[in-house]
Amino acid sequence: MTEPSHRRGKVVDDNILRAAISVIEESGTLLIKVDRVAELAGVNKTTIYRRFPNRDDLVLAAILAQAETVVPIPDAGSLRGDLWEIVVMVRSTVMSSLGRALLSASAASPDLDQLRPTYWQTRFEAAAKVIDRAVERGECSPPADPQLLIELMVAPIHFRATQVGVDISDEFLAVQVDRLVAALR
Amino acid sequence: MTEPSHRRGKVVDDNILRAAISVIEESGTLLIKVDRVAELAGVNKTTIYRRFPNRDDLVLAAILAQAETVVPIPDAGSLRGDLWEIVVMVRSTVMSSLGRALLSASAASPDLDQLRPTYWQTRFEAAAKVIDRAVERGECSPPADPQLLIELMVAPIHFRATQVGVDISDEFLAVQVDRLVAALR
DNA sequence: GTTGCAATGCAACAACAAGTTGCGATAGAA
DNA sequence: TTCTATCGCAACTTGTTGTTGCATTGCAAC
Repeated sequence: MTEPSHRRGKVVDDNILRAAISVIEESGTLLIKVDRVAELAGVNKTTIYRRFPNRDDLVLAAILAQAETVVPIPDAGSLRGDLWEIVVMVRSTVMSSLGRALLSASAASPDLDQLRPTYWQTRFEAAAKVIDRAVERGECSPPADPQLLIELMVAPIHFRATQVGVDISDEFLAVQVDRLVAALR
Repeated sequence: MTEPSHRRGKVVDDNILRAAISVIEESGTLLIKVDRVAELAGVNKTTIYRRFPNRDDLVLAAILAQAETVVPIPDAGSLRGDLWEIVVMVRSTVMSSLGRALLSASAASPDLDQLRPTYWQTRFEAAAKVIDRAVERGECSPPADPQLLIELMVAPIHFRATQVGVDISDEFLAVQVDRLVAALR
């Protein structure tokens, strides 16, 4: 039999949050089983409930901790190159188990529902800078609403992944990039 | 006290399915409570489980029965008019409680997940006829993939409603229509 | 009208997961 | 070594899905 760990403090925190992410990934939903998280974290269920009032708060904290990773702003040198990197990132996110759980769930809690808008807002702001730089380089004229253009480029990718249920080809991604580039003339 | 109904046959079926839809609407999720359906249908929980092996099958049957309503194909006389009607229909669906439950839930069962692709496929086919008619009228030249154009028009509406969390203005709808019309030249 | 059967109601039950509680055990610092 | 906050643990409550056995009742055939 394995010994109970009885570890404490920050290590336990990190283990719990990482375990929660793992469970979301392996189950593909935000409605995870707390017992499973406790098992993966090597921690008793009570310890989790001493830190988080309920499951939704645990999930929220886990996702927020995970989202601390800085949103990368591509810099491939050209507008097309930057947009391509964005579009590929969106595809891999939307196809991933964690991404699908976060982005296609109608969450039970308002806090979790709030997560989606802020998630995209952050990324739209980052992606819009790619357009700003293209303008500075003289590749195109400044658009009225850069973030809207990004939104219109990303929407078909998300839609196809979550609704139409067709896998997303490179050609489909290229179409979205082309449409944005065309809109900038 | 109210008397137990003891009604039978098709009436009971209809009551159960309509009650299920009501509960989905009032709860905004596909994870409805069977007891609540029984209450609304004026039927014992056992009666429901005698017809449907489990909750997911009940939800599936309720949605399929509801979806029997024919998908209307607009005929406003002009391409723009038809597209506008489509786009308004999509908005009202995506904003409705039933629509949100169906289209933004990561369902528990594969059958319910299958529902989304067929839902959209049906509507894409219907909407594509609007483009066909426009071609016949000589309003535009025949596109390579009409359904793809519809998909690209609808995607931003769905995306904004379910992800960005911003309410969808008439102007936003008009932009989507304009983009499709522009793509047909 | 009477009879018989299938459909329904009903209450109790099992299984499972969220969340709680009281107490005993232990790590880590004083 | 001692003290205390943290952790493990087992047992519990609550809510929901799904099941079961039996009593009731609607309805059709006779």
